[in-house]
Amino acid sequence: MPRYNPAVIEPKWQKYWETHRTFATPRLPADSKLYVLDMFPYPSGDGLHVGHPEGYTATDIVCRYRRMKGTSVMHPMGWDAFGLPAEQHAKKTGTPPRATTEKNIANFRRQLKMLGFSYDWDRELATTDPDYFRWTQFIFLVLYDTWFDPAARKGRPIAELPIPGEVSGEGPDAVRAYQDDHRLAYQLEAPVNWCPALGTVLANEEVVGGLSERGNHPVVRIPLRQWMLRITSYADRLEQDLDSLDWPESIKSLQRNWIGRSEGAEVDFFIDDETSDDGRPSRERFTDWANERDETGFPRKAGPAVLRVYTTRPDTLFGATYMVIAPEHPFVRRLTQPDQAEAVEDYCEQSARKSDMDRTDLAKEKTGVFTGSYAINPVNGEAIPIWIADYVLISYGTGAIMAVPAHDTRDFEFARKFKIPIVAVVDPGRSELVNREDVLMGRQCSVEDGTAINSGLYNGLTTAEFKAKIAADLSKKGLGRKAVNYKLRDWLFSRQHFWGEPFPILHELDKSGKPTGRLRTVPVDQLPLDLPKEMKFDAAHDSPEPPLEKAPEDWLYVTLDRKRYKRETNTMPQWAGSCWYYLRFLDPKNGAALVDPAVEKAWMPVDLYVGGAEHAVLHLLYARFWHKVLFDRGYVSTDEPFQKLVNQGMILGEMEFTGYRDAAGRWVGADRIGDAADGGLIDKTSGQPITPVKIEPDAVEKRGEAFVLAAEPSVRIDSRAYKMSKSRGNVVNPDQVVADFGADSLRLYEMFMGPLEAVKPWSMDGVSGVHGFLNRVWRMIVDERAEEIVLNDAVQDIEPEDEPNRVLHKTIKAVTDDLEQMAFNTAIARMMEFTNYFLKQDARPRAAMEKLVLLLSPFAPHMAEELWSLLGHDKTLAFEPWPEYDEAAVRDDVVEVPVQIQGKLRAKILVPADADRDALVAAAKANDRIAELLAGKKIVKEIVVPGRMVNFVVK
RNA sequence: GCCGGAGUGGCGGAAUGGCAGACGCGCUGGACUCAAAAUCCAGUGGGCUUCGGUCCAUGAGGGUUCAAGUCCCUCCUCCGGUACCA
Repeated sequence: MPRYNPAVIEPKWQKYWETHRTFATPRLPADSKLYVLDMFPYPSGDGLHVGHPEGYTATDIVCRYRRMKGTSVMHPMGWDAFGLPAEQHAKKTGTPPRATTEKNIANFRRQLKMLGFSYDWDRELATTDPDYFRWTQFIFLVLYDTWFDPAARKGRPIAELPIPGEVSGEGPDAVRAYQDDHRLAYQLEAPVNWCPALGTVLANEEVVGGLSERGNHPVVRIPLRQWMLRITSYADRLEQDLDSLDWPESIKSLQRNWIGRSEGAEVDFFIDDETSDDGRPSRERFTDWANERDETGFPRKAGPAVLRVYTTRPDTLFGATYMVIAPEHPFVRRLTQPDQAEAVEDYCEQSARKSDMDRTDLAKEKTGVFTGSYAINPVNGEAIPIWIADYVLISYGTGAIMAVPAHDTRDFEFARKFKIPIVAVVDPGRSELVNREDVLMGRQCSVEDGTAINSGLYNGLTTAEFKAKIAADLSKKGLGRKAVNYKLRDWLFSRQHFWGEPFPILHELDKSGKPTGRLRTVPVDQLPLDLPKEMKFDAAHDSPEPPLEKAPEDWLYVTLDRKRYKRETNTMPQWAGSCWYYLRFLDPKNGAALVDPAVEKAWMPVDLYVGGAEHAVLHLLYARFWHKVLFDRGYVSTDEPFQKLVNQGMILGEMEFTGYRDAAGRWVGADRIGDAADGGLIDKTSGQPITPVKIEPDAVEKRGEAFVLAAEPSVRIDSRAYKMSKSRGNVVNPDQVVADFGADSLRLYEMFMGPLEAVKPWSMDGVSGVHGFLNRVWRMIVDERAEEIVLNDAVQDIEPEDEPNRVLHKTIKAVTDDLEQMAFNTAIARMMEFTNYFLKQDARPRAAMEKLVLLLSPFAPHMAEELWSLLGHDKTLAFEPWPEYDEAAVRDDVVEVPVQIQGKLRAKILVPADADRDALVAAAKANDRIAELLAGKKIVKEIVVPGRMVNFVVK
């Protein structure tokens, strides 16, 4: 077998690593440590696609490199194995989800092992293992047992929650309710996305534009008892602590955006708690109220006499010409005057029926209805009408706003439509964005900062000054206060699925079997709480209640201390298991704790976390949230889990050319194609429907900026690579690539395609290109013509001459530097250059070949091990010291330096590498061509960068 | 709309402000072969060229600089995220 044959050497070395436990990681790091983590995959039935090994190869290279540098490396792999597909498969076929899951895991494991990753497989775990989710349940109980202390800005045990006197006076049930109100895990009637067609409830992220992400079925919102996690308590810390992380700025900004912190003020508008016939609060009572507020200050909870709003622009208070409350606002009924009752009821019912999609669809056209009531603006005592409109969301701020149409685009649209007065209170001054006259006249909306007008004593202040002053004034008078709001909502943590972690929660039942509302947690020593083994799976449910409602009675009902309980039947979302798996990897078999604190302290935080950008927000935010709670409660030693994050770019399918034809089969240029309303394509000029046609690459040529049909150059063609998908048929299967080229070629190609973070199209020709490189490395060292694997005659025990030595050391330096920066594509290019050079040499110093094999080993470990053993070594190279380069050997004796005149390249000269300014100028002037061009000119300036370039500026 | 990211040969891509296009693919020509594959050698951004060169060229336009793919301003296109968050 003299030829490079990955089909033989790859399994051979995989077996070697496995039997020698080469990559088993010690319990504690020896000296320096590195924790490198891949986002573990969901083991789908489709198996691995080529996107997975991209990140996995990158981390594997880093790990193998750092092991050779003497670092203790933690590099585990596991399975994010709960998930809806296995459950839906069960509904279709009756196969239990666990069986499907185990089968899929086995396939994924086989595929990953086939790629030669240096995971410590002893640490493998799946989120579906009872031994694992035992601790997921445990962490839920920690969340349940924690309240957030705003003063200390941290989570504390619920037992430490101070109970106000008036609550404790009401008895134990009131105390319990008060505690439940403060727990990080709490229950809520919340609308769920019920999809009748799928017979299941979907998570918000599974609903796209009002339709299910899978299958595009309609989704309706109905209320259901849910578990929520109070992630909003941690919003501030989640935002601020981003600063300390070595993450891509784009991901940080995505998270900041998602958290959506805004600063403003809460202001109370008087509405009176007694109704009047005309819907207007009484003047006297307003004055009394204001006087009272002046003494008592701003209360924590808004009473019934006021409508509390949140605004980021308290400086526009004088411009508030109406108020809006959300249709779900608790005051809707109260504020509705009898003659408006019917209209209000209709409107609220309508908007309740609207799905998210409808609300989005109608985003352009504002709707609303007048309540008939008025509120009094605290700054000027004016009564302004209160409207109901669904452009105000109940879930943000206080669910009510003061509307300032002159300075808010949404309010402006609404005011225009309903003919509400528009009063400008900010003079934008001279602005390019708006017409000042129009703004002052209320004909145009301006959200810019400026100078206050129409604002009484505040006139003339800048927006910033005004904001500061009014906040202080309102606060002094007890009418308002500074406030911070977040777009982030609490996390809806329950799912109406079978295949997820059961909650360790029991609902107490009364004698008649009805829930009393009292909860009890499953004792920690009784965890894990496994799913019922015997379950029938219906094809679909006809109601959104959780499947576990149909669990066997002996699972569902529990008697403890002579009380009867029913188990919680919701299960946890898939995110739960992935929120803390990085901790369990450190101590996967620990039966006494989720992780041994000594082990946790030694290995955490994760030093490098690599995964797809699709998890930029949810997974990474949820995991950080849990981690902070665990940190507050003393289970972990760091306040952030993932120090450095890298997102690998998506791998697209091969480049495709697409032409377009109309119904008659005539070609239509790509520049004329537009999207039709029904999702199809149309000819923008004629409106005719268009069919896309795939074009073979040889039928295409480039004309100027665009691609055209070679046979018909007037027809423009689209050229782009598409996301891999089954429906498009452009999915590349790693099994096939490995069968055709070997794992080392696949790994190498994935890294050679381009920068890790970039989105890049796949190319089979590219795989074959790096395969050719590996063949050349093989031939550089192995005698291909021999019967046995023996060294190439050119490989000799000789001292390298100057030039080969320089090539070697430059390669070591370049590859090492590139690895430090995770610039794998250029590292590979440098090894290609090395190979191209040494293939031309008849004598190849054995030492140089050995160094190259070591450099190559993180990238193509199987071939490297094979060559290493051929070069006479009897153990794995995984722990051989990483080659060092000699600074002196890297330096060139003679360098070629460009000589420019007026910044234009005119000649190149060869000079000693250490030539100084004068020597360089002299050498440049001595050049025939330069001398000729300089003749008769006056040199104004000589710019010299030693070793780099010379530039003459002449007149 | 808003927030990110990106536009460099036929393609993937490379370039601490200092020789644009490293490396690979593809293509062209040649060697080997009866032939093909594989392999090897040479060439390969475009225009003009007396083959010495020379001009143009990193999405478009402007600017800073001796020097700009790289820095600044304006704009265009594509990709990703997000969307009534007051």
